[in-house]
Amino acid sequence: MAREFEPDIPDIVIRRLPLYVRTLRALADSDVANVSSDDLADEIGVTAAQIRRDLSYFGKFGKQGKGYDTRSLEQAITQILQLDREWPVALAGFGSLGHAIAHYRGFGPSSFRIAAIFDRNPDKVGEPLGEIAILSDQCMTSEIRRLGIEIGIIAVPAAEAQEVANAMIDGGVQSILNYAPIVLKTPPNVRVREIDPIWALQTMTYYLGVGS
Amino acid sequence: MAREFEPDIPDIVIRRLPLYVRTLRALADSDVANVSSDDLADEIGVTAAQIRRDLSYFGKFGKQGKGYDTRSLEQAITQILQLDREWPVALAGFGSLGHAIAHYRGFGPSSFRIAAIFDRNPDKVGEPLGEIAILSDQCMTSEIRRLGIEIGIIAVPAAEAQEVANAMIDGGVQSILNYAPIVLKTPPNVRVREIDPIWALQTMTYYLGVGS
DNA sequence: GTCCGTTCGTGCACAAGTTCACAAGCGAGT
DNA sequence: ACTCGCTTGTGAACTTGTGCACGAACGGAC
Ligand SMILES: NC(=O)c1ccc[n+]([C@@H]2O[C@H](COP(=O)([O-])OP(=O)(O)OC[C@H]3O[C@@H](n4cnc5c(N)ncnc54)[C@H](O)[C@@H]3O)[C@@H](O)[C@H]2O)c1
Ligand SMILES: NC(=O)c1ccc[n+]([C@@H]2O[C@H](COP(=O)([O-])OP(=O)(O)OC[C@H]3O[C@@H](n4cnc5c(N)ncnc54)[C@H](O)[C@@H]3O)[C@@H](O)[C@H]2O)c1
Repeated sequence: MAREFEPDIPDIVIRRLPLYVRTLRALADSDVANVSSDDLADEIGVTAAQIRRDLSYFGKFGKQGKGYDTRSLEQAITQILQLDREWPVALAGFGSLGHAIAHYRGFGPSSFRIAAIFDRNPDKVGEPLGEIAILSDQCMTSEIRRLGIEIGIIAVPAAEAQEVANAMIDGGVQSILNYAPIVLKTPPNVRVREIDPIWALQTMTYYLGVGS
Repeated sequence: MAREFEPDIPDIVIRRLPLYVRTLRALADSDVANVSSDDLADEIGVTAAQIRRDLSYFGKFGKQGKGYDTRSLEQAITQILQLDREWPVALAGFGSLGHAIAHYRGFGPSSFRIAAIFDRNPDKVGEPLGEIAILSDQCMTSEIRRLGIEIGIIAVPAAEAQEVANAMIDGGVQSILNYAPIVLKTPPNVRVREIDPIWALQTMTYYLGVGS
């Protein structure tokens, strides 16, 4: 795979790529066949130079005087991000948040499928949901390993989150989406992204109330 | 207010502060009275130098040889971030996500209170929820202005999000927490933070599947 | 009172990330 | 075939952010 020969790509670039994919997809769906870095930059809210620099880490995708072919650039980035396949995901915690995640229909159209759900509460274990059933957290490591799952979502209380993360990592998980408001301690090969609305709000109050 | 004399603080520093507050609060609750930048750094997963540098933007909070007083540092940062008060928040969209947000009990203990909820669907308008009722999106701008709300949460479909953001901003909102998968166009004095689990997952697949 | 281990706050050097600016390439029009 | 307007890809300059390393300060031990 080509990716192995491009080892030094900054993480911050990788984080922007999904935004490019999303925007290009929207443009392509609106029958916009070509787009310049300038137009794309306007749409996304970054500079044109940044888009060109980001893409240059992976190759040459544009044509001078013309811009980029919307659909083929979208597909190129999709491939770079390995979004051209479906990833099975393990969900830990089937409380109110876990419930919402399991029913969220945004995963379907994207490249992710909830393939296993775990909860510690015996009342919830066994409950069927679509094609799968809720399993005991006891099985987490072995079931994740059996299914070859590499992505985990943590939706348990903060006090349990580290323990759950450890079990997932033991099973082979390398990417964790963490909804619990706690910093997980993980080995360097495991990547964690936080989803924390309170944190997000707390980063904005600083700026409030000064100007009118 | 002292803040007006510290104009050049990088946003990335502000984004870390809530993490410090959260961690200091947990330590104080465990009756840890003092903490060094080294210990705190371990807990949070950043370097000690970074913590000291971040804090130095705002003043001197530590004692040499001793470290920081856990509780008073927590309170100092809480004050810097203006989290020592309660902020009323407007929620737009009372679908499945909006429902989950409105019932999420994490806002209570923090500095935020859902003070108004808006939905376009006439069936939902009027429905009572705790102390408040769902209002029509027609009233959004005026009601937000009337209540002096400066923070908005967007939980409507992507196609409606920009329009809703505009209405909020017209009412005086300066901070938006956006759950819709779209880049909002806002004036420079308005700050937006994205909550998008799919995006977060898409930034991690790049790294998967190479090493075992 | 002095010593000594600890830890802060910060000047400075380095690293990372962004933007500028321009040569080169493309294609449409004549 | 040539010109011309447009846009890419990228070296180089610049900006921003991080980490090191050390003087200064604190407090406990003796
Ligand atoms: N509800 C929200 O909108 C929201 C938003 C952001 C973050 N969060 C965070 O997400 C977490 C969960 O929130 P919630 O509202 O769903 O709580 P909840 O109490 O409704 O659900 C937690 C679930 O996790 C299960 N659980 C506990 N320990 C477990 C373990 N070791 N293994 C497997 N399952 C286990 C429990 O049985 C329960 O079903 C919390 O940390 C919360 O702060 C929630
Ligand atoms: N459900 C999730 O877990 C989740 C997670 C992340 C992001 N999102 C995103 O959040 C958004 C909402 O998701 P959902 O599942 O709640 O959808 P939903 O269809 O259940 O709810 C949308 C609600 O918004 C209301 N609405 C529509 N236009 C409006 C307007 N102009 N003003 C006020 N209200 C309006 C609708 O009446 C409806 O009640 C979507 O953009 C989705 O992609 C959802």
